[in-house]
Amino acid sequence: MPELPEVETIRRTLVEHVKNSKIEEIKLIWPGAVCGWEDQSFEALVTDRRIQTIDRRGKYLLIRLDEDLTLIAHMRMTGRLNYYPENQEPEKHTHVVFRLEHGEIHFSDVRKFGRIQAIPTPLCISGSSLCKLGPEPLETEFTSEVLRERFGKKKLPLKAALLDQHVLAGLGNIYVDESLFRAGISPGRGTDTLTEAEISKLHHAIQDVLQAGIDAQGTSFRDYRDANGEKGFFEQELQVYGRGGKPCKVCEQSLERIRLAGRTTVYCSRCQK
DNA sequence: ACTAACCTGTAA
DNA sequence: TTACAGGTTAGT
Repeated sequence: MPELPEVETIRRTLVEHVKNSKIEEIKLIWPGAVCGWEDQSFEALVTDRRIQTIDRRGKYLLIRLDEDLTLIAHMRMTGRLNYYPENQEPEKHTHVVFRLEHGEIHFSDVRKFGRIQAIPTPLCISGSSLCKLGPEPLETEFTSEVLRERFGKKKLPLKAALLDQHVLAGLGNIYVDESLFRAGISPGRGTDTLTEAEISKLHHAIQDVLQAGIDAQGTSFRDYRDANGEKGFFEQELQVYGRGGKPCKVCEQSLERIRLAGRTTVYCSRCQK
């Protein structure tokens, strides 16, 4: 489900409820959803620690606990983190319940792809999946030059390169297609074929569309909900994702729907060159 | 660089 | 019944 704008929205809606709250109890309904550190169980590591704050890196949520422990959470396709102010009966696909001083966090995931890992905070930088991630697209250090640098000497279709989290962190199938449409560039173009002007346009489009996604609290095309169970409303602003065969909102030509880098890809062959 | 695998649900 | 789904990884 969630790409950068959705994860950022979950972060914002969750942190306001749980900041400075102590985790009093963990209920592991499906233990496969979590992993601990070395020989310590997840419950032992996490119980009785206070949530300091929640950060985000790409599509990862970083729940910062006392004494330098971080919970690295990834929702994959259908994961959710829900906050409830009162005790709540777990739903069918809830795998972990964090009982707090006030309220509960429920981690649920229909497809069981999502994971929460407990790891000492210093190891997040060197010893976790985070360490190989590309730059954060909304930070000021991410410039057009950095994007060109990240493409490097690779000769990949843009679609594949932009989906690669090592190139740039946070884009997924929705926001790659939307970025390329807004930049007017075809998803099959090779990373080595772009002019400086096109890279600049793409860089701008990526930042623009991600910010717009956050402003709209994400895209609830199917399952996505924030920590309060609310939908985002960016779906109405989607130009191409999920609109294969429908008319382009700019030129009215029927949108192409192809398979590229193993993913369904929608674009306008007239607006995108 | 592509495919299968991980899972379940929904729609065609 | 089959295809497909917002992601990532480990295999060819």
